[in-house]
Amino acid sequence: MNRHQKEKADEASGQGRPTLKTLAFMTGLGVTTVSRALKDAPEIGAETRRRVQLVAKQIGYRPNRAGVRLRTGKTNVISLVLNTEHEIMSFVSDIIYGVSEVIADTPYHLIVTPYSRSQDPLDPIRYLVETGSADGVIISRTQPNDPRARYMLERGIPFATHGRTDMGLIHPYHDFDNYAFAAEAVRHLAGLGRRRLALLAPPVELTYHGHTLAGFADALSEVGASEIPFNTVSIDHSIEQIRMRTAQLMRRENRPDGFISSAAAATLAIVAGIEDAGLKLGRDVDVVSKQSSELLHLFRSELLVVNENFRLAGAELARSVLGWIGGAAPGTLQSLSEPGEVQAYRRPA
Amino acid sequence: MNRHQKEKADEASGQGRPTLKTLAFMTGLGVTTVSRALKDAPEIGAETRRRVQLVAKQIGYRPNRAGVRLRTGKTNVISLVLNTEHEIMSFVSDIIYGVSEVIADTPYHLIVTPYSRSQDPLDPIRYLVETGSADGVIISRTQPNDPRARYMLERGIPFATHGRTDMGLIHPYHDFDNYAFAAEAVRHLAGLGRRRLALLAPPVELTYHGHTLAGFADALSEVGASEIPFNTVSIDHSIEQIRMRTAQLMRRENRPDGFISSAAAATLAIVAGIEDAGLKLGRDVDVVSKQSSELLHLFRSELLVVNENFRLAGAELARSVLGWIGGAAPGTLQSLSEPGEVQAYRRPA
DNA sequence: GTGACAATCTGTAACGTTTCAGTATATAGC
DNA sequence: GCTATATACTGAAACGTTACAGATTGTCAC
Repeated sequence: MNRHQKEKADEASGQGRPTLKTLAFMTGLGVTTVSRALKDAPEIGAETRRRVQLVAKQIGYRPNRAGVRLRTGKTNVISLVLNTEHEIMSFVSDIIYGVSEVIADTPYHLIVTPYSRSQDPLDPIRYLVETGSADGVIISRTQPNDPRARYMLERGIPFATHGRTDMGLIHPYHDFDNYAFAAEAVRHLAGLGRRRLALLAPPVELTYHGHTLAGFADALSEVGASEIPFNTVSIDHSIEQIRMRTAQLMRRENRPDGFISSAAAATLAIVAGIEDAGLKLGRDVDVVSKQSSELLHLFRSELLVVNENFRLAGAELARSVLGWIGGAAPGTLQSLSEPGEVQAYRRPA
Repeated sequence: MNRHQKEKADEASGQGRPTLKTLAFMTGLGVTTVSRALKDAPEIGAETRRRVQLVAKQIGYRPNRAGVRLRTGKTNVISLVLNTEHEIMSFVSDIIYGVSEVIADTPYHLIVTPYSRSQDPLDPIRYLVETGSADGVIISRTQPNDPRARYMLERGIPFATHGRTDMGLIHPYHDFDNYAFAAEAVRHLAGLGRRRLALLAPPVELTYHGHTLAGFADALSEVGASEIPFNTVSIDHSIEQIRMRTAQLMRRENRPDGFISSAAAATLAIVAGIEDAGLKLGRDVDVVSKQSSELLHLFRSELLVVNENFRLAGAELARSVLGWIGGAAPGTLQSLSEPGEVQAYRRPA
C-alpha cells in the first residue's frame, strides 16, 4: 500500500457520513464502479452489484444531494408556489399533504416558494427557473392566459397547474370540474323549487371563474331558472364585504331564493348576510356551497354542500409533475376531478 | 493569451448562468478574489470590491447553492416538520406564511418535511440531521420530554419548537400562553355567572395540555367555580366523537354551564353536541373558544372567542431559528404570546 | 540599498458526484 | 498462438464554491 492509497484509506474510514469513497474503500472497488453499481448499470457484474448494494444499505449510505446537484443539475426538489395572501385556510395544508404523500418515497423534497400580492406572480417562477432551484413546479390560481405556464413551457421546465389554462398549449394540470359543480348546484336548487339564483363566483381573472359561470348559465337555461346578478363580489373578497353585499341583495325586491357559493369561508359570510336581512336559510333561500372539509353542516344544518378534495388535488399535481420529469407526455398528465352529489345534511346516528 | 487562458475565456463568456468564473473573466480578476470581494472580505481593495459587486449585480449573478453547500455544508434551508394527520386547517398555512415572511429576504428556502401518525416523530428529524439537509428545523406538537428536541440539542443543530418543553434544557421556542388563555376564559365565564365548567383540552402528551389545565384549575379555585370533567376526548378527536361526548355530557344531571375549547374546529363539534341535547348557546351554556381565523362569530354569534395568531407564531419561530444559526444564545430566542381579551360578538355596522 | 511588512491579489485543492475515455482480463474465432 | 471482442472494472476531470498557502507589489525604516 503506497502513500496515496493509505491516505484514501484513512479518509474513507473516517467516522463522517459515508460517501462513495467510503464504499469504494470498504468494497475494495473504485468510486466509479460503486457509483454505477448503485444505479444498477449493466456493465457491472451481478455479484459486485449485489455486494455494493448490500454494504451501502448496511452502513446507511445516502447520496449527497449537493454532490449530485452540482454534477448533474438535478435538484430533486419540487416547488409549490403559493400566494401568501389569497391562499387561505385548509386549502394549502391539504395540498401540501397531498404532495407530500406522493413524493414521500421518492428522493424529492418539497419546497414552498411564496409570493405576495404586491409582486408579479412571474417573479417566483423566474427565480426558480433562473437559479435552477427545482426540477418541477406546481402553481395555482391559474389563469386562462397564464404567463407563468407560458414561461415555463418556453424554458422547458416541468410543471403542473392547479386549474386549467386556455392558451392552446398543452401542459399537465389537475382541476376540479367547476362547470359540473355549478350546473349540479343549479339543478339541485331548481329541484327544490328555487327559481332566482345568485352565484358567488371565483375572481374573474382565474380560469375556473369562466367554468363556473358557464355551468351556472347552461343549467339555468336548462331548468328555466333565472340569474340574480351578484358579481360585485367574489370569493376573494373579505368576509365583511361579502356579508354586506349579500344583506343588501337580500333586502331588494327581486332577491334570490337560491345561492351558489364557490368557497366555504364565503358561504359563512353569505349566510350571515342572509340572516342580517332577517331571512331564514332553508325557508326563504337555499345555499349550495363547495367545501374542502366537512364542517359546513355543523355551521347550519340547512346548508347544501359539495366536497372538493384538495389533498387529492395535491397528490394528482405531484404525480403529474413527477410524470413529466420522468419523461411522460404532458398531454397524458391531465386530470379532472368530478364533484360528488349535492349533499343535504344527515343527522349523525 | 496562451491556450489555457483562452479556454477559460471561452467558457466564461458562454451564455449559461454566470458563475464566479464568469465574473473573474469579466473583471480580469481571479475567482478567489471575486469570491472574497462579494462577501466584503477586508483584504480586497475597496475599489475592486465595488467593481466586482457592480458587475455581479449587473449580470444577475447568484451563487450556485449546490456549490456552496458542497463546499461549506451550509444548506440555506429551514425545514418545517409537520404531522400529516393532526395538523389540520389553517394552522399550517398560517405558520408557513409566517415563516415565509421572515425568510423572504434571506437566502433561505423553506422545505416541508412531513411525517405520518404511523411513524416515529423522530424519524424525519433523524433524516434531516443525518443527511445534513437543513441548517435549522422547526417542530410543533412539542412534548414536555421531547425526544426530538433532545436529539437536536445533542447534535448541535439549531431548531425552534412551537410550544415549550420541560426537560430543564434550554432551546428557542415560541408558545401561546395557554395558561393565561384558560384562566381568562374561566374568569370570563365566571363573570357571566357560570359555575360548572368543562374543558376540552389539547391531547395529554403535548406540553400545552398541562399549561391549559393549570390555568383552568388555578382560575377555577380563584373564582370558586367547579370543574365538570370532560377528559374522555381532546381536540385531536374527531368532530363526531367530540359532538357525541358533548351531547352525552349535556344530557346528564350535573351538566356544565360553561365550556372552554382549545381549538376552533372542536368548538363546532361542541356546539353541535350542545344543540343535539336540546340546549341553547348563551342561555343554557356559554362557550369560550380559541380561534385562529375570525370565523367563529359567524358560526354562532353567542360564541366567546380568543384569537391565536399562527402567522405570528411562524414568524417568531423562523426568527428564532435564524437567530440561533446566526450565533445568538438559544436562551434569548424564546417568546410567549399573550392572549387578547375574551371577545364577545359585536355586530358589524 | 536592504529587509520587513502590509496590502492586494492568485492558484490549487477539496467537498461528492457522474461522465468520459480508457485498461485489464477472459472468451471466442480461426 | 494469434487477433478480435465482450466483460468488468478504473482514474481523471468537471460541476461551483471556499480555504489554504502563497505570490507580487509598494512603502517605510534604517
